Amino acid sequence: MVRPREFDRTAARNRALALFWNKGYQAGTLADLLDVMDIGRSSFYAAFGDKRSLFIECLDEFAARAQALLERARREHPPLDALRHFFEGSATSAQRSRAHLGCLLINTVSEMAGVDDDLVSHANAHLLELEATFAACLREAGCAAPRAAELAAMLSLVNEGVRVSNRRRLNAARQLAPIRTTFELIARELS
Amino acid sequence: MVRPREFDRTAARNRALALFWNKGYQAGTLADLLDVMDIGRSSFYAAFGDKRSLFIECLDEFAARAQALLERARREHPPLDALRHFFEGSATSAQRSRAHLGCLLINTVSEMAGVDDDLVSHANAHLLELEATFAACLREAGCAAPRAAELAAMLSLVNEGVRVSNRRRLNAARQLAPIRTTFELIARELS
DNA sequence: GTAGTTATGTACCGTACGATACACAATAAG
DNA sequence: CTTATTGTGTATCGTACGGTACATAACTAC
Repeated sequence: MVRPREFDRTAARNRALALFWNKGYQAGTLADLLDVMDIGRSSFYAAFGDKRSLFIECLDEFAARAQALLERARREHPPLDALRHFFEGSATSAQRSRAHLGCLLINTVSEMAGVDDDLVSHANAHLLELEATFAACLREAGCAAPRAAELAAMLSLVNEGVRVSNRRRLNAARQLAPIRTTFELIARELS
Repeated sequence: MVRPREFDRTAARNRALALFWNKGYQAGTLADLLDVMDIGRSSFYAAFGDKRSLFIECLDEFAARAQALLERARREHPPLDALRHFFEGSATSAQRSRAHLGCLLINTVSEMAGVDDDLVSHANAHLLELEATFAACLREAGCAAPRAAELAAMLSLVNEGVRVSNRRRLNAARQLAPIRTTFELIARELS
């Protein structure tokens, strides 16, 4: 097996993810990708197939990261606090890094609906998985299954709003306030 | 003054608006535009300058329509009901027409952030104007000014969530439920 | 060393983009 | 009818896109 000097595939993909997260699918051109990934065209096509396949990989990676963040919070906090931390984290980390990237999945829905609906339903599927985890947390917090589904849908909507507000560069307070009030409501209902 | 057969400028612009609303700025190519507007290239550039200028016109028109819808609701209903009708209308009309377009301003924020920030801040300004009208409604409903601003920000966030859910083709109930609960909360606070 | 294999660098391809140039058609004035 | 004026149709431009072909470089096995 011959192995000339290789690049780190996942590191390159992660840098591609950062680019797509910032500029979206269409505006993240191949030249941009090769630049941030610091690889040549041949390596790119050999390793990732094409731009669209790489983008799907990035969607999957993004979703996996979000799920991992939430799972980690679940291990460290009681279920409802875990959810709140997850939501607040999306607002505060964005503020801290001064990046205003929103959520790649939500950005993709907004950008690609009506253009590439397969990409949209792919992103949508990940959003639904995340919502299922929200519901699982709520059930673990003592919420009956049907109500947990309703509240999880509500949380998804708040998430969408927060992420768009984030991309609008609105200040952190505006993002945090609705998160807090939503969780106050849920906590009151469950007590 | 010589006037060869002319096309209806605003009608053409409105058809362009429909295209941008569906496919976004980048994917709405000039060929698409000329097709739906049913005009030639020369007429296009003579009447609208270029694609970007036309898009800004469409943003302005979209914002004007939204404001007009809200103002009309204000004339026909007490202030809080007017707001609720405006929000519910954005969900139900989208459902009725089977179009899943979301909100052009919000779509633009998601699509163009990191690509054309001037376009984003233009869209953002219109969203803030709309929010200011929300606040005006709330004050008219008896809300103190500072609290009205807070609640208007909350409504903006719900609006963002609803519009994204709409573009995700989620069912109407999911869009309507959070609207109702939000307005129940506001109504309870004001009573 | 040499041969063989595999990843990389780069020239190139066809296409589609937004925009312009310019000839033509349609009207009004004389 | 002629001329002037102005909007429209179309050929064309330069550029940038995503993707491919192919030569080159790096390494192992021998």
